[in-house]
Amino acid sequence: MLSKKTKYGLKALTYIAKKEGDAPVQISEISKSENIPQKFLESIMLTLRKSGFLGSKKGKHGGYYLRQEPSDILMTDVMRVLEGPIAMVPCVSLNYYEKCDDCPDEHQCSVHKLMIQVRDSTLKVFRNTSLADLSSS
Amino acid sequence: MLSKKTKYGLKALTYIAKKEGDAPVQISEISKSENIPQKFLESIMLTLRKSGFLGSKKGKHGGYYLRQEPSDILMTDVMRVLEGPIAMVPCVSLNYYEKCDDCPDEHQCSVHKLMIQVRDSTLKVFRNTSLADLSSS
DNA sequence: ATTAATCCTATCGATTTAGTAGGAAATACA
DNA sequence: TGTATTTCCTACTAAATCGATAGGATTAAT
Repeated sequence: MLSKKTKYGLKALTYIAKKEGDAPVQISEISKSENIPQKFLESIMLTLRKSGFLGSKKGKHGGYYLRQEPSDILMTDVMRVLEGPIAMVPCVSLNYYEKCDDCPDEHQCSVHKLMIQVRDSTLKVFRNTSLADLSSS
Repeated sequence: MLSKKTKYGLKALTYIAKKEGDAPVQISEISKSENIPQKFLESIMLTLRKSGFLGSKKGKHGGYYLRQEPSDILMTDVMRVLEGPIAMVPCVSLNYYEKCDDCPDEHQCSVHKLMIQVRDSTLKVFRNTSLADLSSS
């Protein structure tokens, strides 16, 4: 399941990308427009800023803005920050690899092979999709 | 994340498929061979039996056996039973569709579009993989 | 009878999820 | 200078889910 955090985060990024202005966008505006609990969104925006996707400005007329072109923001990166590893099991994760407790040899594990396929097909989608794609339409 | 339940369930099915005999396979045997807690596996086998993948025989020399040929057991079906919906959001689920609270119009939702792509690519893998594929090698 | 197996219900501790609360710090503007 | 507005930060919490475990009932073979 996709977490609400990720879903809200993606919607917020899309909202900002669609605006296409220089002026920072406020949490309150996004929250109202996208039906996202404001306080929850606040913490999500913080995550997105700390991971480099967003810049922020405090105080009156402050808010958040994109730090890269939407076409340069790939879903692989956004998903990893918001949702965590793309792989469904740590033993096939490219970025967060971990051995399974129960597997003596993962190359003989049937689940392993299946999950590599799932990982690769999902990765293909995320690598081929940028924020620009999400916000166009 | 793939749940342990699903992982163990897949391993157990693979184990039984590899045996290729008529004799039922016992939980204790699978549990030892695959390093799965026996009591936990017990409840998983029950699920797999109730959903029709496995048949069982009680008492001495009892155990579990496949009710279909491995090549007829598709990952789409196994995954749905063990892990639940394949889609990452209910609003793109083929079998468990549900509208999102926050979306006025899902056809304009950027997350929706992305998740349809992920669902389709994952589905493609699961539809193309049977238990026979998992157990060969 | 005894043993060996599945069947069934209930419970439990840990973790994760989806928030909420409350205030500090910075900024714009009158 | 003061006030309103915004992000920033830490901590907390209720509910759900996960990964089991416990204990016994039922069924079948020998």
